[in-house]
Amino acid sequence: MTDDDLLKLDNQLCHRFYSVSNAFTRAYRPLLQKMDITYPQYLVLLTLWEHKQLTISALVEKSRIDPGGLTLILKKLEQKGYVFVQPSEQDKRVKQVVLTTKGKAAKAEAAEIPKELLCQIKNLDMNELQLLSGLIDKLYCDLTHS
Amino acid sequence: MTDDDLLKLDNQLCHRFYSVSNAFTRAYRPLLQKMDITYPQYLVLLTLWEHKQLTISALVEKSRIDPGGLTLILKKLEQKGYVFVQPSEQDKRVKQVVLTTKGKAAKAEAAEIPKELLCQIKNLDMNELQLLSGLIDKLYCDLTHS
DNA sequence: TACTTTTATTTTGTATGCAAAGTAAATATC
DNA sequence: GATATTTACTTTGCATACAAAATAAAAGTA
Repeated sequence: MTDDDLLKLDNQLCHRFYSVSNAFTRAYRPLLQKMDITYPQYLVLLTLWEHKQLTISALVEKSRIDPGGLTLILKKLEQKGYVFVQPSEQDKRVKQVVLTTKGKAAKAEAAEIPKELLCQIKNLDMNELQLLSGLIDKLYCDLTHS
Repeated sequence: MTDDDLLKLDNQLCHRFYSVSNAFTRAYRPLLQKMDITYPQYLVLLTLWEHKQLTISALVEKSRIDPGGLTLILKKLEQKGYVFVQPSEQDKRVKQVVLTTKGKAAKAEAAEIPKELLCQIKNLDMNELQLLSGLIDKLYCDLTHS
């Protein structure tokens, strides 16, 4: 591949991720509207539904949202009544993020969301989706040196 | 798969794209520093290096950056001397985005960037990268109904 | 124990991303 | 030919990303 080819947009894997990631955000928006949350806020709720209760740093690690952004997102989720945040007893630096009753109940409501989104993916079968996931995971490791 | 499984973070394709897309932005940052541009600004330059000159709407279509955001990005690139923007003669609504001498010259400097980034991707071989690209393209079509 | 260092989280400043409203110029319609 | 409509961009308001600096509390060290 020539230098010229290497710089073509169609050869940039990053651009594919850029396009699809943004497309996902747009695709989720209408599905999240009834819950009145944004896509990153949804990621936080997904993480909490799976782990019940987490420290902020654990939430950063699992959701892969950066710490600074997460602070704001948690404030929004707190305003909307989905979670509350409280300092730990033992270590006052650490804060626990906990689902409220509304936050827990929202899980049932959200169960339809992944299904509705999968309905939109008609070009890929289950095998391809799994293959895709595996490849992306390997790529993520490379990019984060983890 | 149960409703519970469907809501697990590890089963969200969107989250994989979210993680990797942001990781790409972070990975590119140090490589773009000497050119003093951000990652979206780099996408615009890539598009222009390939097509020499484009209208804003053509740039929106190819770069997949939204129109509102692109307006700002072009202002930045203009300030930095990489491009200039001029209304068309025939149709004053249409604006042409053109590379400056500095903008054209930057292409040679940027030729190393894709190589440096590919060096970081050790877990995937060329076949897997192509496979990955193809799968993502199919997904993009689904998500945008295009 | 006083001082230094580490750890957990927040704040700050800059740059998008997105939807929706706004503007201005070209086109279509009557 | 005046008005309605479409088209190409820009502006606005809100919500992240991200790096780097700032805070505050816990741990380590002399």
